[in-house]
Amino acid sequence: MDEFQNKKEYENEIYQLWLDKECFKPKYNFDKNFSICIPPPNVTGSLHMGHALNNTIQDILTRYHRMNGFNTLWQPGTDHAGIATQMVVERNLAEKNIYRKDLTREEFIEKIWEWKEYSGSTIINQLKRLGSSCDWSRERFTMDDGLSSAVRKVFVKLYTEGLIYKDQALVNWDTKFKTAISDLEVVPTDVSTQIYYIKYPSSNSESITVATVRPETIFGDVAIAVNPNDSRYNSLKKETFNIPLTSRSIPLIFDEYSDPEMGSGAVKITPAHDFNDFEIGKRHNLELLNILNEDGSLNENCPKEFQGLDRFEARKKVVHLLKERGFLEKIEDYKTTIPYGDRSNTIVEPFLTHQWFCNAEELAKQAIKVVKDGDTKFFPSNWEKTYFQWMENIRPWCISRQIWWGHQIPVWYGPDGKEFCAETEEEAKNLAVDFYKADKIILKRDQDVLDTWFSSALWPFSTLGWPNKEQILDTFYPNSVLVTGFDIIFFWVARMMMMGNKFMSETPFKTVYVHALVRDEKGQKMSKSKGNVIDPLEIIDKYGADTLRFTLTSLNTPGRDVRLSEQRIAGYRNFVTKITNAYKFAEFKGIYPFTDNGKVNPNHIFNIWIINEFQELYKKVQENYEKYYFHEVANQLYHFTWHTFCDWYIELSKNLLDDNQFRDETKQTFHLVFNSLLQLLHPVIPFITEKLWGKNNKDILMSHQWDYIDQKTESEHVSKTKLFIDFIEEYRSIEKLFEIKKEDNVEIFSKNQLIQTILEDNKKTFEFLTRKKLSSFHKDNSVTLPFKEFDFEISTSQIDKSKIKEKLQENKSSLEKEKNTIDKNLSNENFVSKAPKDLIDQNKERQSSINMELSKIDSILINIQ
RNA sequence: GGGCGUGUAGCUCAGUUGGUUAGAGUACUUGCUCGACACGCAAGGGGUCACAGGUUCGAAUCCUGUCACGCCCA
Repeated sequence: MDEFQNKKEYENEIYQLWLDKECFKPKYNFDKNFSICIPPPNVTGSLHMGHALNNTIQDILTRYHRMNGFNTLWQPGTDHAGIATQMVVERNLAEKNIYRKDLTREEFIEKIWEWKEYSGSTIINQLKRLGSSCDWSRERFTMDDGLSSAVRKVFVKLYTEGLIYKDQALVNWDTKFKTAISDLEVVPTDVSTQIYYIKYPSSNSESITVATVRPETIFGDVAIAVNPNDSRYNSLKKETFNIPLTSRSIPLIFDEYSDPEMGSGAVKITPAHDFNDFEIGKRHNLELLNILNEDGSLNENCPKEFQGLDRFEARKKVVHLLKERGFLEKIEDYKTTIPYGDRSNTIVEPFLTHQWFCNAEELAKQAIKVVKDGDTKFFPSNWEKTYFQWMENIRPWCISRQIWWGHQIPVWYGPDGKEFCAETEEEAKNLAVDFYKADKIILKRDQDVLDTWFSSALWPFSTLGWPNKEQILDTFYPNSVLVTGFDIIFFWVARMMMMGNKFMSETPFKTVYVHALVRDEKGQKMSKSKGNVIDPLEIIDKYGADTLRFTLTSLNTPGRDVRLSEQRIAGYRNFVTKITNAYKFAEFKGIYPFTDNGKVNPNHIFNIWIINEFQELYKKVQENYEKYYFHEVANQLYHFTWHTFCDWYIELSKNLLDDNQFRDETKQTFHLVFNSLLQLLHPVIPFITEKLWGKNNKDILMSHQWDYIDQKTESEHVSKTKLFIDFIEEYRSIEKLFEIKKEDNVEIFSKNQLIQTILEDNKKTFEFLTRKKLSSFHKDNSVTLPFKEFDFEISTSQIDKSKIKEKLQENKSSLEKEKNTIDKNLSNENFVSKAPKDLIDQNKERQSSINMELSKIDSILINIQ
């Protein structure tokens, strides 16, 4: 087993080397800065394929800029992830029969910190396995002291400006966690259910029928609404209606919201339990009648026999009694959308509570403007539309959560409920003392914590030391790029844009790079329940991090999901192997260890050619790195490495390396090109490139600046090599087609003087690559095959004449087809007058060469017959 | 209902301002242990660019419509 087999071992060694040499830290000695802040993963999370893609892209960007003269920071850290973490810890404690309700808040939070200490480094270590070149000395956590003080400062400032306020409103209520959750954490789910038609009797014994999917909410009804244009109900204007199973009566109101076409045209209005009804309630000044407790059971506003019953139990009982007492007209099957909590997976209730809100509409204004002005650009740019759509219709952001894990809201209440908002309790007390003009005031702190995204929104600057003014903040804010999945544009990007622009008066990032989801090979979302999850760590163990990174990079085309299959991964593992084999060849031939002086001035056309090919690759690759076309970068590197360098240059170099005249320049050229190639490959596959680099260089590749091979390459020499390669390829095709065996004694000659010279100049290489003899003159027994400009003369009698004829006919008809289009073009006045001159010239050139080829073929065809 | 996107070889996908005969990888077929590599080498077959119109000298590419699929928002 050689040293390249055990990827896990050498990848760990290389990573340790980078750490030891402090390669990840910014150097502060350049005038160009580049920065990225990591989308902080959940502190108790573990790496999935989405992370792998996200961080591979960030690492490519970071390493690319680091190797191209930028002072570079990739700022790492983790997120405390409020509900998610609290849930995990509660579940763990429950296994030990410890329950949150039995602990004090302080004790419970203590338990979470313990868990954080225990599991928080998991994902960080996994990011390291991937090769992430973050500056770990700067690792931050959203609950750190510094970041927490940033949160308090922001809260107080927004509160003071009136942009944060407390309000009674309907929120999405999670009855399992007994907290408000955001709109974005609600998953609307299509379900098949029943709709119940309930009769509400009026005082004059006429009744009105109302349809609902939530019959238990009748206890919260405060009106029945019909459309003002619905003539059926004119006569009932002054009536009141009795809610079945209760003694309460409610009025009929008229509101455009009721659709006369739907059912009976009448709807029940329950303002405390439905978002639409809440709005109607406001318009008509209706009472807000809450019928639920925090856990989803019915409260004291319901009839005695229902109080304390869970909402679903209550529903059954209501339906049963309605039926029994004749209020139920009918039940129909019904398809509707029901909101589920994404963490609790229980049905979310619209619930009336007091919550803290942030005036997102106001903050959005500037966040919209900077994108309109181009200060922040999205890549791909079509995500800007999505961003605008969300931002322009943004609603008040409910920022309070009724859980324990998170940043507790910095608001204290006086004995009379008066709010004192301050960064510390001491300041709050001072405010209270001033206000009450009394010495001893007992304040009670608000029990709620802030939405996790509130602290994440500050991430691009809080991690750089804000509110302290540190040099690093000046240097690296705004961030150059944010790399993120589209699924959190609303959750996160929008909020960072709001807060960054508000508090730094500068947009948080110049570019937002949005990448796609990683799916399985069938295009399905990976999920544990489907069992189609590909674990990045298993892949890294099996194939190496380089392989995983290269695969994700080449599959990551902008605006398209990544479909990952293990077969594809294996293909790229082969690529990594190919590179190491190329290195082994070089070592075997004494190219390594060997020191080039960074310059060669080769004379041989093969060496000149490979330098030229490399120069072209360099330009293309750099262009594509700049354009975020990483899939193109990967594919160009793949193609050059495998097909240009390994398939051709290595083969062409073999004889030169045995040739006294060219040995040294070939070694130098090989060495230079291979080293430079390692540099271009490094951002994508950092481990193997660093390892191979280390074989022969004293410095660290990841800190090395890219070298362009700045050398003139005569196009004449380059095209000679291309002709040589083409000739061999064409010969190999012919050989196969005519079933020339390898042991057949065949000699080859070209009537084309230029080509024959190139062949003779490289006789040994030619004979090595074709396993056939090069003849220096025309032989009488030879067969002539005038393909392209090659004019093959193959001396053998073994070729079947009819086969030659067939092949020539085939070539002829394809040439004629091409000739037709060209002739048509060139005789078209419009084409000649409108097409670019280059294209016309090309056409003319091609036309004459086709004509020549055709006449050659014709003359041979005549001779064969 | 509104928005975004996708449809190209058996499969997964490139094809960035329209321009010779539409390219990769993979799978498939055939032949190869020649001194880097069988995770390999060489040669090959395979496409009505979803469909219908239009613009243009010229369309996979631009425009309109149709169909199919996916995602987001309401």
